Amino acid sequence: MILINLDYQARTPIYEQIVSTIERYVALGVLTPNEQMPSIRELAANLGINPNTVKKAYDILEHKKVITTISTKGTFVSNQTIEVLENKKQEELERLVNQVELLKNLGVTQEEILASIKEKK
Amino acid sequence: MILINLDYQARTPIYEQIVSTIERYVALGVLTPNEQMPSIRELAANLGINPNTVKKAYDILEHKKVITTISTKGTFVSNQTIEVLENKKQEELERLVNQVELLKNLGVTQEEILASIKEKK
DNA sequence: ATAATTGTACTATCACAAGTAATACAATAA
DNA sequence: TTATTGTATTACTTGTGATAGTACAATTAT
Repeated sequence: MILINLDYQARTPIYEQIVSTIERYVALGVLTPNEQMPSIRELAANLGINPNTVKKAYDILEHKKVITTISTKGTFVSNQTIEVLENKKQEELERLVNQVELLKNLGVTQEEILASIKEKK
Repeated sequence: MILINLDYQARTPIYEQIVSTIERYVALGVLTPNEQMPSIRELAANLGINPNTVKKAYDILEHKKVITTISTKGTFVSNQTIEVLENKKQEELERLVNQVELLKNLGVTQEEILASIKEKK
């Protein structure tokens, strides 16, 4: 069973938390290509949330080509997991660069930034 | 007059956008210690929003010791701007480290991470 | 003194998004 | 036949952000 930790206090809606968690699992290979996903109802019951919320997450994941849906059969992990990983990496790297930019605007030098990354290993 | 750009499409509420903008200005020294802030009503009118929204932002800023309020006199920039800057830096550095952690979990090496920071200068 | 400005406080209201609830349908598999 | 799948729709609840309006007391400027 897929392990998804939901944070109900967070600002990000839980359907987005589901999306990014599954996206990460697919990118990491925890979920393998063509593997069957839990059904909407099953995952919903498992998370203790409404099926509509899972449905919403699955719709987004399908649009992102992370999963593929075959009606009345089920939902499956895409077979383009390499692209998914690549997209995810780029997306997160961009966030990193933005954060670096923000820090520089605060007067933090590149040296300090690099240092804080290296020390926290 | 303080320049604050509001993004109404963003997920972050505008009172928070005001908070972080002013926090940044104080940290950067654009707003200097003990300087008088625009009044709640003035800033609200200037931004085309409701005074209550500005009030909410000011309340948070006061709680963070970024500004100080003297009733019937006005609102003033704190005289502890050094601490404000330091807090802000630490806060944002922590975010950076978290993002780095996330990237490593995606299989991005430290070398790739450092490279993407250095090239984007 | 008078008028304007300040922060403060409250209540009521609106708008929107997230999430829930409850069904129902058609297709497929066991 | 029965259970399970995704799909679809409608209605409702809830929380939060934001607005609107009003009022008060203290201070400052005229």
